[in-house]
Amino acid sequence: MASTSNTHCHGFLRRLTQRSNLSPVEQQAICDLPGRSAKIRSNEVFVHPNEEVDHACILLEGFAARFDHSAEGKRQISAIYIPGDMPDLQSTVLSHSPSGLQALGICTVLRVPHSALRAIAGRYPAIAEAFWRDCVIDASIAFQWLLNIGRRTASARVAHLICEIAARSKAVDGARASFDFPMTQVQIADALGLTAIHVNRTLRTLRDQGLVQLKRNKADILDWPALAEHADFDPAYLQQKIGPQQRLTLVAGA
Amino acid sequence: MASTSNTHCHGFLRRLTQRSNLSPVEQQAICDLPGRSAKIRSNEVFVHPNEEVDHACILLEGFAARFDHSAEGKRQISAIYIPGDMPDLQSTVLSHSPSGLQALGICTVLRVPHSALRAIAGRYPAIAEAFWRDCVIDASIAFQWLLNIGRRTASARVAHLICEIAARSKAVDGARASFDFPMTQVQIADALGLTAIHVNRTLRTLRDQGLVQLKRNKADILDWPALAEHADFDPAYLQQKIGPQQRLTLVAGA
DNA sequence: CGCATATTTGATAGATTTCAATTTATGTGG
DNA sequence: CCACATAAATTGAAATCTATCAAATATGCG
Repeated sequence: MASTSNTHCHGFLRRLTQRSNLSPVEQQAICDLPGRSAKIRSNEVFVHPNEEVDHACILLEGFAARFDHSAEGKRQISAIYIPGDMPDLQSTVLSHSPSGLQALGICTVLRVPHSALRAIAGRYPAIAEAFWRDCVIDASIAFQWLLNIGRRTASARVAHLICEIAARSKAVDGARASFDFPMTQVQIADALGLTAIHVNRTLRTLRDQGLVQLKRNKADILDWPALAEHADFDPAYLQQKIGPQQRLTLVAGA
Repeated sequence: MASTSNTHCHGFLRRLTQRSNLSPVEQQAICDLPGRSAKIRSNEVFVHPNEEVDHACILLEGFAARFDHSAEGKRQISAIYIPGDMPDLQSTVLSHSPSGLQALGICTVLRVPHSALRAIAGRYPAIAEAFWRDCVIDASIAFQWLLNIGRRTASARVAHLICEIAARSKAVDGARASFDFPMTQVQIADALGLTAIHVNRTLRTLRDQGLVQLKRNKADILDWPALAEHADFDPAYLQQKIGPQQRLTLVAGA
């Protein structure tokens, strides 16, 4: 269960190094992270709300979602995770999370013990900082979702969600884009505070407008500039660029 | 500008030690944090959206809010901060935040240089961890807000916001509670994805139901159990209890 | 006292939900 | 490869909540 990780951690390492500068040694430490992989069925809950966990998950394949339930049983999805993400990295410092995690389609995760994460975070301050920063970016996305759900129309909300996943998937290249998007309309509705019926109608409108088309677990963006404009989408909050010189360590000169 | 901090940091230290176990030395390091205090006028923006900052703020007095704007100029408040909070602690690892910060009433903040925060985080892993954890709890609150805005009625949303501030202010003691709540109806609306008019009508209903009453920058909770029930409020996400033995350090045995 | 801000009220329009039903995909076993 | 079962997508009509527009009243502050 040790060194298959070189393959497994690749996506996660890429996510980290997108925003944090890590030395080769530190990168190796990430790759050497132990863990057991598991296949999750569609819609299966793999971290229950309020469950206490001793490990965190790296998402290797498929999409997952953070979710909560209201007393009336209504579901709200509060984050979408794509391969390479670590949906519950935050459990490393807060093992008791009110939200749960579930698979959106079929997905596979690598369960990494907290002890291992804490060990490398303690040994390499730059890794601790990278983990911290990653959690902060997750929060930043949540704040943008609040703007999306609180203040935008249904149509803009749907468009914005698609834009975000496109950008995070690095799928945009020119005016068109096509990428994995294995969310059902019910799941999209739960992510956007809408009903599935309304999402359905909204999606048809977006298609009729020549902006975007969803089919069979794929999204086809037909006109990226127009869609981004319609969605009021500004990718800055995703923090996907990092200046090469801004290697930051907790101890300024160490 | 150095050691007035013993007083200034008191609230912040209390917030940290509520969720993280810090040794006396570490606590002293927090109290020794340098900083300049500043008075902020009502509604003044003290951290602009997308501004790059070299310091973070401890909120000493008054309420502040994190906010964003949509392209149409609509405002969404995505977090409320009360005295003792550090609204932009996350800027220590991500100096470029898409959200802005503004005062809700008059407030005073202590601006602490990132360099000082990074220095003590580097020197004391337990402090780095406490900072990380604090950011994670902020995110946890944001996730609950998504549930609130996405899936609850206007009335439950308003009630939930009031419950949250009551709990964070440690104001609840029995069935009744009274505490500072310097938010206007416009601000409440912006925090909940509603219009001020609707908030006004909702507040009147809540008052008529004998649940809660807002007046002159104060909130009076008339029937806490009923209000919490109506709001579907469960304080678990605020993580305000910590077991005495769960002192966690990044390096397991260090 | 008077201005600026905040709250309150009324009437109307509109977006979204709810309820009910149908059609279309998708996957699995025979 | 087809039939079946299940999940997902689609459509329609009516109900409801919330927003919008417009105006009046309170409240706080200098």
